[in-house]
Amino acid sequence: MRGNLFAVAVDLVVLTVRDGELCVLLLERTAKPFEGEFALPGGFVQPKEDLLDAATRELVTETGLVIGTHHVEQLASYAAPDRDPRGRVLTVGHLALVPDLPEPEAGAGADSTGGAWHPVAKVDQLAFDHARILADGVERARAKLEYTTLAAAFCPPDFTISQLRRIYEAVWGTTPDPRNFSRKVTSTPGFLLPTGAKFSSGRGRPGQLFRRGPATALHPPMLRDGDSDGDL
Amino acid sequence: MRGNLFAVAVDLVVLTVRDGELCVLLLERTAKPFEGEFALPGGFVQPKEDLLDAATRELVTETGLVIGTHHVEQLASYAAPDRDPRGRVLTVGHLALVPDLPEPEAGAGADSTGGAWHPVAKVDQLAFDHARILADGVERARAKLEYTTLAAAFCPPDFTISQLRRIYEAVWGTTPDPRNFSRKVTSTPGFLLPTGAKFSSGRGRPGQLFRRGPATALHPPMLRDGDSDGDL
DNA sequence: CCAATAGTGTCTTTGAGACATTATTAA
DNA sequence: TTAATAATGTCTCAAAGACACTATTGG
Repeated sequence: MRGNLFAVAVDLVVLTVRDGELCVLLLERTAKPFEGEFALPGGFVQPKEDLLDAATRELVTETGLVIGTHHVEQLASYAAPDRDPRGRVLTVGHLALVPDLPEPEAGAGADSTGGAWHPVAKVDQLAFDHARILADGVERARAKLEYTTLAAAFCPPDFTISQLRRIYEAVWGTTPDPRNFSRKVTSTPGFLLPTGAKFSSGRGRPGQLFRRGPATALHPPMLRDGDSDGDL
Repeated sequence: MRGNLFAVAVDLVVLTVRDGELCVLLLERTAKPFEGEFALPGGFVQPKEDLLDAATRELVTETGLVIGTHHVEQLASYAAPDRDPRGRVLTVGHLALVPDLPEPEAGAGADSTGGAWHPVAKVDQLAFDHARILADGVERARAKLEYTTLAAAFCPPDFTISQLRRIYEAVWGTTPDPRNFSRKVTSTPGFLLPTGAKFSSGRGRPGQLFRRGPATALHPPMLRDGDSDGDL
């Protein structure tokens, strides 16, 4: 084995949709490097710990969010030699998609506050290279809504088609036609399971409630309008 | 900084198409862990070296392949605590797509032979968790041919539509209809640039030569037949 | 009755999928 | 002339995109 060793961290891009906006969970740093700036939740991987385990552990520790049943996937690794002033740190970025949870309040970690939701559109600067990681995570989420059923990961267990459509609106920033959208999602076998129940969100006709089905892929995909070209 | 440090390696899934088969570049290990087994090319990241740089350097060192102008992208990181018997090693898998190059012969690394092309379908066992990394790389390549113009990365600078179609056949294991295929690729603006020249591969009518255009995305995508469902 | 939201049907257009013949070259 | 490969056009069908009205509920 060679002598060039790295500290290995995990960082999480935790996304949700709140009040029609795509939001990311950020901590405010209270310790030395980048003190006072916002950062993604994350931390160092422990001996004998795998990456996903580290990611879920850090999330609970720093924000109280139990990711348990929610969607978490690996995003990419970042290891520019100067990305952390304290030394050589490789971080494995992760992407988590969660429903609209209560404001996180739980026990702060050693070097940051407890965390809060921030609209992605208003995030300007982040500690380390976290802005890049966030951008990659958001782009991954946008792309995956096209060809997977992952939008349901942003929804509570039971949800209406309108709620699901508002996820797409928030994540993509576009507004799919309600009729075409409804046709698409209901005609994908295994995407939505009817529960029989209905849900009234205040006034107006109540919508029918669905639950996530076993399908994971959308065939053919639901394409965004201005789908970018630069993602080889 | 904590005391739990990792060695960080890069490994490469280098794919090409030879004689109509999707092939991967493998080394035979000559040193202790997994001696005599096949492995992906790769090695440890040096101090002050970024991941992509390490990947390209290792490839040249171990196999003589200059990846320079070819396509390389990060795949995923693998860090199961017991994945390397020598200690805690995180490896960042990379995917490289190259044209049908001459058999690699160059200077072998310290702990393996110079490397050779192996049909992916015939690979059964690999050192470490490299079988998993290979599987992920192959799946990524298959998926990307659907919605990008990346198939051209397997072709020489000038190529015919038939050559391009044979890439799809080899990677997907299916045979797209020549007319529909031709219609699709020629009607995607910026995918293929006519060179005016023609190319005769032995007997038969020569085909028209094209060069890669600036387009990177296929809209809408060209879907495989039995597109899998399990890739959330 | 009014305001708010859910839910639905049809037409047009685009592109995928299936299919057979002609063109060009080397042997 | 034959064998090999390249190239092309049309029909059918599936699904996307555009578009307006009716249904149900709470206030």
